[in-house]
Amino acid sequence: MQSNNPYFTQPTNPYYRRIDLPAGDLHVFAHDELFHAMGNKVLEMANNNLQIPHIRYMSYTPDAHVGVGTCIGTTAVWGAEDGFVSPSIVGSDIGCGMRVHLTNLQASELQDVKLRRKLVKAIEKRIPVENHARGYFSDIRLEDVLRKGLHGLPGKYVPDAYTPRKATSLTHVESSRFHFDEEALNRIPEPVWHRSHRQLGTLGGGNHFIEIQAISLNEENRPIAESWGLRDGQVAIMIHSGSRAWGGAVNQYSGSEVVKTMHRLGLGTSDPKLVFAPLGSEAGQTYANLMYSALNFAVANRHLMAFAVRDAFKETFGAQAETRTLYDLMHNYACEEEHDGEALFVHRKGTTRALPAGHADNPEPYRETGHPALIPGSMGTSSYLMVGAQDGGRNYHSICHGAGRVRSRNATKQLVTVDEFAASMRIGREDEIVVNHRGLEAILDESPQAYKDVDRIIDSVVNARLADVVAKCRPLAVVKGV
DNA sequence: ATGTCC
Repeated sequence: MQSNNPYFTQPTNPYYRRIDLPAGDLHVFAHDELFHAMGNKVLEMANNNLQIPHIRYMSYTPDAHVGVGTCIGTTAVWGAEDGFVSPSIVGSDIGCGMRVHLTNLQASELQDVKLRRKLVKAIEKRIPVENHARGYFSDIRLEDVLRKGLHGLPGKYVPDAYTPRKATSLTHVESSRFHFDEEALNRIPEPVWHRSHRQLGTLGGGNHFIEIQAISLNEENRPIAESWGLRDGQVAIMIHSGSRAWGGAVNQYSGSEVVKTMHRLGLGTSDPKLVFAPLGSEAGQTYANLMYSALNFAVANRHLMAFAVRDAFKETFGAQAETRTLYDLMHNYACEEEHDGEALFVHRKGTTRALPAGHADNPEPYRETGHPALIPGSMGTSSYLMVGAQDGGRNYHSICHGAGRVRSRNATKQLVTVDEFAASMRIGREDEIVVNHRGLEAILDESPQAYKDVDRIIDSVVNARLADVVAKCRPLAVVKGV
């Protein structure tokens, strides 16, 4: 196949290529066809990102697509000593990520469409999805959440046997707590504190969702699945959300200082939307500190929503309904990690860390198998539970974060009809994927036609030997915001 | 993504 990009070379492996861009090397983990579908703009963006000083590594996952300043699907690595931090690479929704809970229900128990509707209503009663709506967790101190993450929540929101055993990992639910210089919190003005406090326990819009799913195991990895507590036909809960208004304010109130620092140091690229500062500079430190507060917010917020969904399950299916935590991990963040004994500063923008079996950074309950890597599909299509492969170290243990958009929100609204969307959700059939919105036009820009085929993305991740499929999760019902 | 133009 002929390519129109000037850096095209025939790869020896159809699932990986190294591209020798003027500013440095870009590593692409995607099947040829997916790579060619990305277009040249993603290469221009990579070339800009590679101009940030001291960058050691940059790659794209197969779901990579154009974002602001940096593509979604980017892994970018610096040394911790002479590194840079880039708000543009972390992205606008700091701490955005996934959470999965396992229930003791089987999908056959949700066969009645009326029961799925009842469950969706019970979730909506506890998690407002409208824009500007306030959450139901006013007894929580925002400052505690920002400073301590999950550890800042009152004990009643962390029920016994709700989270896995104690473990040490930044992204593990139980120990999720990002330490930072709390002085930086004073940068955020009072109205944002007020708004963010009200937003605790709210979902947000765009691609955020709460989905009820049915699990099917990949036979090859059945032992891993079973050790994680997965069963065929088991009902799971998947939550996708981020740091809401707080993360946006972090970007807003630390961004101008980052830009000033760039100017002072004479740094920049042809893209004014690509901003960065030395990790050791005052602006870099301020941004990093505030970014960590947003990570704390995002993890605690997903936890609170999971707590609310747990209540909804108990109301719908009785007190014996269980919803234990499988895992929670982010796909928009930057933090220090050790790779091959060296301290590095790793950015992931729309990429998911997937550690393999035996890796020391796995939380203890997942040390032997590798931790679950949670990959959402598009609405109406399956999501995946993955586990990192040993070869994943080639990409700093980063894999995709989902299907990846294939057309813009506006283009989707032009192209896709409500009827086509309804058909893909099987609306009106006994096996319909129940959606909380009665009028699908409100979320038409999130229809599956807006996204790449997640199965092909997963195929690339598996064949690039970054991760393996442990289970596939078929949607039964979905709650979307606006 | 975002109180998406208080």
